[in-house]
Amino acid sequence: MEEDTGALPRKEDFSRWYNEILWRAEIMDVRYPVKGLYVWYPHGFAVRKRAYGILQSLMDRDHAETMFPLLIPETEFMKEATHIKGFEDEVYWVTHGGKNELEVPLALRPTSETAIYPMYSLWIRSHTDLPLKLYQIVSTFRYETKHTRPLIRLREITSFKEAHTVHATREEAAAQVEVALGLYKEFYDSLQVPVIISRRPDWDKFPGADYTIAVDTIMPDGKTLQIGTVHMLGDHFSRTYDITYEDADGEQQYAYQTCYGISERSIAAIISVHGDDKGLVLPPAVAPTQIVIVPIIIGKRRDEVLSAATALEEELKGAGFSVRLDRRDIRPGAKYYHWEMRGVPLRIEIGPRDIDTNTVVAVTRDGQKTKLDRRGATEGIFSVLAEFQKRIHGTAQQTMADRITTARTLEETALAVKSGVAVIHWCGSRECAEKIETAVDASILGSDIRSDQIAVSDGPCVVCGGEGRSALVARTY
RNA sequence: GGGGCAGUAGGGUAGCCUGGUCCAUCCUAGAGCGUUUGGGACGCUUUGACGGCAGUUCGAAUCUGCCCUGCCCCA
Repeated sequence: MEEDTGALPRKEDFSRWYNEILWRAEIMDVRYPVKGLYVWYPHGFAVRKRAYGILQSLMDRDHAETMFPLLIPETEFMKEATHIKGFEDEVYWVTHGGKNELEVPLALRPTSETAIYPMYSLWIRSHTDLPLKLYQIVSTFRYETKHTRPLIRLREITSFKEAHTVHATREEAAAQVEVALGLYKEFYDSLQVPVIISRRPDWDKFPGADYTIAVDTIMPDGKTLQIGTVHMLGDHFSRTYDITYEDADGEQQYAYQTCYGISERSIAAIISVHGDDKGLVLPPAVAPTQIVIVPIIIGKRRDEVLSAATALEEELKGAGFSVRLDRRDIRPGAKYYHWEMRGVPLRIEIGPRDIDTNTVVAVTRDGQKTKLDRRGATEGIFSVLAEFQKRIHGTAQQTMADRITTARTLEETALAVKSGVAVIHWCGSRECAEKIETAVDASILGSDIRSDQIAVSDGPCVVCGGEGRSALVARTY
């Protein structure tokens, strides 16, 4: 189950690096015998658990958690025409119960609108029932025909956090879209994952939405990864599913809705954005082990070193850190490699020399070595970890900035998307978008860009020369 | 959607064309014992596989068909 030794492929060879790090760092096992379904190793799941703990605490501020069924009757699923069209080719159907064919086939949810909204129709009677803000974390299923990839393109999305809100007015719903984007920004900030927010082109929005605003990050190979979406549903679904409320004047009104989601792609982003040639680099907030203590055991002073290490372990646990003392009977170097692969943010070495000088050696995952006074070790570690967190944030920001290029022509765009994201001026028309996409072999990601790394401006469309605004072009996952 | 390559023990490979002494082999893998220990220690012993189903055959890792899974390239 573990493979500690031998070099990881270089991160520049991202595809191979990604495939290998997943199992070497014990995130996912891809050997499950069904295409597109993968197994979480306990270590990977522990990372997921911490990341989703953060996400849940953000959601719990102003949403209630819930759980709807996995199976959706065909009769409900088929009600919203646009929505069905977007998903019909990728729905798994349950058609039999034992040997009997079901009268009404049941869909495995590809997303839960059609499961949740019929119930919303029953629950919502009056304006006093609004706003309603619920979320759930569930598995969803999509029969992907393209190449599946662990954590990125799955047939079972095992960690879909989806929120569904209902509001009295369009304005309120639109405001909720902004609140959701704020939460997602905060979530990725806490993971030190830089993101770009933009509005998807009309033809690329969620099936059944008025508009979709997406959160993307840039992967090491320059392709973008969509790691969150927020949809303004308007009253499309409320008209279909009859979600109405009685307003203060006693009139029946259709409600306005939003939905927004984040999946385990967020974990793929953590791995890909921070990882290096030695393995994972985990932000302290999601690291299952934040500190590993490696005792440097020399024959005669074995017991002395171990008891000093144990005392430190207890002290750090008491301070709230997740700590592991590695007592295995192997050489220290082997332990360093082991924990570096798994992304442990801080390693503490304690040996006879440290005991004699009353110090410990602290080494962060990005290689900064600090000698700490043993007495103030806990405070020292707090600040060393805080600095580490700042550094990986800065590095990630810088890496992303380096992959964003402003392009004025199609030629410049084509060049820019080879290594990252191009920022162009685009008039917004579908015709020009298609010309751009064909010419540069990439997609229009979105417009109405929000990013502290991109200055938005007006300018002539790169195709037609007409009035345009900043838009993103990229190769996407 | 189209095309290509591949699947042999935990990992990496050979064998396949030309069916049979094949008890295959290597490892930074697992188990055990001993000596070691400030950046991947060493010795000895040992464990363990031919992706699945069918077919051809006296005999299949090897030939045939179908399926499953993975990776890469193109739309």
